[in-house]
Amino acid sequence: MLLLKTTKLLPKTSLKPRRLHHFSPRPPPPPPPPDPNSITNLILETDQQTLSRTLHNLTEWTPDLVHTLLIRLWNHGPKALEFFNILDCRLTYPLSATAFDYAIDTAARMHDYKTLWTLVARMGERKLGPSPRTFAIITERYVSCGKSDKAVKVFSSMHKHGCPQDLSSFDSFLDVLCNAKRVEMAYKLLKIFRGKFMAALEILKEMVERGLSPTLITYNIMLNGFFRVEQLNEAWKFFLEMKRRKCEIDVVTYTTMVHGFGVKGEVERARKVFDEMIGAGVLPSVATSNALVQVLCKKDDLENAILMFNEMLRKGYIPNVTTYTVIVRGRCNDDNRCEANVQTYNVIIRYYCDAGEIEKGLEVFEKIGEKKSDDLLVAGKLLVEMIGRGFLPRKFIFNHVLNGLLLTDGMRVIAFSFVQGHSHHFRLFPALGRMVRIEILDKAPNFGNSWVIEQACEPSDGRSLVDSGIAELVSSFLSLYDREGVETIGLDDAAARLGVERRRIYDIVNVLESVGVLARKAKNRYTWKGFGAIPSALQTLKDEGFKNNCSGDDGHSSARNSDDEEDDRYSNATYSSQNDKQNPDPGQKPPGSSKFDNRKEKSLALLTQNFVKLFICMDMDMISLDDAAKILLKNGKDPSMTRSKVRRLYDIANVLASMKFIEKTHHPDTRKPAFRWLGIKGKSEICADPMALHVSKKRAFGTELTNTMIKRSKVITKLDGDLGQASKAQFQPQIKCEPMEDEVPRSKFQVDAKTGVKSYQFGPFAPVNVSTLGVSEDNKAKSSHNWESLATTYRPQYHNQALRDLFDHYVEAWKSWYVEVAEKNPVKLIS
DNA sequence: GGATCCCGCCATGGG
DNA sequence: CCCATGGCGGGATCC
Repeated sequence: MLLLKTTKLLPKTSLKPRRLHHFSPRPPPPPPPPDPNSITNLILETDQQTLSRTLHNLTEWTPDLVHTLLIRLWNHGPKALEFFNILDCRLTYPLSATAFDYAIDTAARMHDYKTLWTLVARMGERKLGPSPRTFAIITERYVSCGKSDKAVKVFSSMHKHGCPQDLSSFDSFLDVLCNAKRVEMAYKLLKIFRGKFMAALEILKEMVERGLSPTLITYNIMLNGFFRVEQLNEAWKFFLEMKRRKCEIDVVTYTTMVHGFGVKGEVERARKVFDEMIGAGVLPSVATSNALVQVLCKKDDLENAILMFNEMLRKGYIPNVTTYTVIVRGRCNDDNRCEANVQTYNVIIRYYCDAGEIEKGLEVFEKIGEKKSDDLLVAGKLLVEMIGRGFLPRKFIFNHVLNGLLLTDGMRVIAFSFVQGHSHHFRLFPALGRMVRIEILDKAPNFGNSWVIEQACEPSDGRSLVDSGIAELVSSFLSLYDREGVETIGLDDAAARLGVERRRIYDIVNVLESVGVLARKAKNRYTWKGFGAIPSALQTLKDEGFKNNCSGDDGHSSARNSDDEEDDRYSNATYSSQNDKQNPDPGQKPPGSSKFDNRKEKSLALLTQNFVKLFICMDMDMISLDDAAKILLKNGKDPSMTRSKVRRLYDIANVLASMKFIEKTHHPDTRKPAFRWLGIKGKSEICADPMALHVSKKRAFGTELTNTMIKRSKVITKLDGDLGQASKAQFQPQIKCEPMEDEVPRSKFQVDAKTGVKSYQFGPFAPVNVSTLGVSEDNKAKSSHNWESLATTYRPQYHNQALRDLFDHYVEAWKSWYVEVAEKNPVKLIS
């Protein structure tokens, strides 16, 4: 089963299945090679149960190996915890304190605090801690998600967990507090923070009084704190005090000063400190350069900032995310009304992503007003990576970006293959004609029932992925609107979404309306009543039919024999009068109906109702459209009239058929095509149970049957053409419709929006060591292929040489970063 | 050749 | 008058 699944997910050429095969728990169990890479992949691709068993067969666990694996699973929080738990619970291997720290951090990043504290407790049971380091991690995580209060509490209660509050733990905590990244909301948070900082100062004082002597680190953090609370003079005094006390002032101190004064506009003092630093023979760090660049940007001196940046590069400093952020920020004076080249934003977005803050990157993306397709490409790639790493974005972002992708020529194929490659996150609805409906299966609180529906047709050349027809359209239409939250339907909207002309929509809504699914509200507006409204609508039709039959009848108690009158039996006065124009019938025409006489009616709707009545009022089980037309036209003598009616009936029948009201068969005797009434039995049962409705409704209309399956294969075939290797098998597992709540721990898909604790954090430049731990070559080449080409394709047009260089640099960084990610997490895209 | 139904012109009438 | 609506049939396409 494992093999089967994997095979489906991966293109034929992949080596994965073979490797997994190697690991499969069959007798005799082969000795597992201690290759972190393979194990990582194994963990990522194996379901929990199987994994548990498989890991049992691996014996040679070392702390190093475990740590390596945990680091590699850094961006796969749920999997990392799963892995950790298996090791912790099922194996006798004793996990290290560091491993626990990793796990705790992972839980924290997923905001799964319950797990977090469980882990802390377990750590205590095993006499492994928690250590100050553990608490540094926890407090930082709390702070970084805005729960500073909680962080302070946690820090204060350290000793209760058996962890002494020593100076270095205080340093860590202080650092955490000072680094709460809320620059944008600085002012608002300033007061709160000032209180915290002061509280921290108090704690420090106490600690000093208790005989602990602060180190330079503490001083630096404090200094930073003064700047954070905008007490520049205090900072300056503090700095002087440090010098007076003969502190070995280091690069961090200087940088803090340069930065602190610089960003507050005190460029002169910043420069002074910088000069002093050079004079003292202290070598500037990247951070120092960043500070300077930022200061220059602040002065609207972008050119110099860029020069400074280049200077940095020349001197061998490696820019980090801050550098880019600073430069990019420098290009916009106003964060909200930023007119920077959108591509510039890509830099910052990219870097957020590298730092593990993909969600944040996408947020930045959101801020950009107009998005062109190029930018969507970037966003789409982010999205792909993000989900590939196991984090689902919030609904809004997801819909926004994926919709955009599907509407963008170049990205459609990528978006599709992506969705296919991550079928466990989505459900692709079959038989949607030009439409593809994609539902996010997971229902974690943050993204709710996300779903996406978009056009899959090619707007440019007009060629759609699928033959469109009324039946397809209806499927699409129903998919589009048969869901929670749909109240009204705009005709233009429907037409646009379905990619068809307005005229087609009228046909659909008219039929749907006559069976109660829709109700016309105003011009251009229909109200979605839902399938639940069908039974009563049909009942009404039935009553109506019988009533007319019995009371209005001139004596024919049996409907069957009066072919030439059926029409009126099953229609209202309006319809009669219309027909009267064609088939004058003095006996039936009420004179008072003249106000309708010349009015066109929704004959399609009426025809639908009458057609339905044929089934529900009479015991007509099966009827050919020809016959139906004749019946409904009374004495269908006029052949041209009949022809026209038959045409309409085809339209209607198609709609009803795609709703499973009727199905097309052949008459048992004549072998002529005919339609059989399927009725609403199944549907009304479903509707009887309101709970079942939710789940089953979609099943009823989305997952059955053959007719649509055939059509669906057309989609796939077309996609195959586009995607090259898209496998039909990949579509299969998605047909099942399973509610996910119970299977998926909510934390599993929580978005990780925060950076790592400093000690773990690695940006694009850092993890070279990680990336060199090999992976199969073809895998690497394969998965990076797409991205490299994209990176080169979407090179922005910078007019400024410096920026161009910057971008080139960025592209390089990105490439190497991508290769690394690809190794850790082979993307199952089709290239 | 008959079944099917896509397509869109254009009449109509509501607003 | 505008334009939303939808009747209607030519004729392409499928079988």
